[in-house]
Amino acid sequence: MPKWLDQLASDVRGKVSKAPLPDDVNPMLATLTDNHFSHPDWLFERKLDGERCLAFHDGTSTRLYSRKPKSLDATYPDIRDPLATHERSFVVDGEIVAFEGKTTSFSRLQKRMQIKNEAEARQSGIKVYYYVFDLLYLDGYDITALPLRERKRLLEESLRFEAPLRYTQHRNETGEDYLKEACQKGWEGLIAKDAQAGYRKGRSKKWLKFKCVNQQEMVVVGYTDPEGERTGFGALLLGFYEGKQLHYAGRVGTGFDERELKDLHERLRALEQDEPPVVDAAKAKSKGVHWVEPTLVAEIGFTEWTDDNRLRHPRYLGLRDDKSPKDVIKEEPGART
DNA sequence: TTCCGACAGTGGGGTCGCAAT
DNA sequence: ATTGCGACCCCACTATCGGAA
Repeated sequence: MPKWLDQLASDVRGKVSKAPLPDDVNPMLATLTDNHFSHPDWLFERKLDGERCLAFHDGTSTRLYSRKPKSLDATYPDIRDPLATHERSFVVDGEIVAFEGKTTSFSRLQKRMQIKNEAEARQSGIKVYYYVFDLLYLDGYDITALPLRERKRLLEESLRFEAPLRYTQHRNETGEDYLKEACQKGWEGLIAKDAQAGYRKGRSKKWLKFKCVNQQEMVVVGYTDPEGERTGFGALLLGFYEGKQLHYAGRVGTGFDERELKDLHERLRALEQDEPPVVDAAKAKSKGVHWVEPTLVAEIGFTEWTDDNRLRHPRYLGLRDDKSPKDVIKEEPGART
């Protein structure tokens, strides 16, 4: 019996069972919530903007998998190497990230993500880090039923966190204060985790996403045709003013219920015009696009502006009748909680 | 009976590779 | 040479249905 198992408190030792190294990939996923809280039984980790990765190590060789699951061995050999030097068997869960300065950059990671050749990956010049946040299996034992605190303690003790491997630190209890700090630092948000809970496959409420929200008004400059069973329209085309010029800012296609799809579509149809109201209409693909007179203002939630001046992860929150389109400009966050 | 979790379907930005234009 | 499209990454959200509470 391994030493760590012998040292486990008697009330949790029964939750550990001998098992062969698992090979199924089905990671635990967090649920998004606006209900931010602090609680002594919860811990809070930085939410990293990268690619999810599970690593399976049998004591000799290591396999990396994405969430899908697809093998990531050829993409991140520089992550696999340091894991493969360990003598113990384990399964860990974490996030692979790339940095742009001090903050993680998903767009930078994407260039690395596409590489499917080891040699090419190694000389890509895009340095990546593996932030490990959970341990599911150790030395021949399935430990997914152990409380998270125990799993994280064992994780920190059991792996050598050097070079691109990093242990994901957490803060206890104070979720709200930590989120405030996180947003000021320009992080994407936090993951709140029930410290007593076991590791479960799939979406769970034992893990919650606290995101730093961005939202602002955008001018509605057009809409697209619906597809499939969709009623009304597909997405709204959005814009903002820079001086007297209206610029295209991408689309939003979610957040509407059936009624809003129908009502908004009727209003938009009445505003339709041939000429695009934006100066950079070429950025919007023309297929199925209808331009409208820019008189409506919508409140949009999103995570960040992309390099191409579009909204990332946009969702429609409602119309703003109190705001004049001319006052809609690109607001640089200032992320709020 | 009501509520919740899982799933399907529709929508977004971005990257890359490859086929059609 | 340019454009379009699918496959993966990251997602948000609505509607529905069956089982848990």
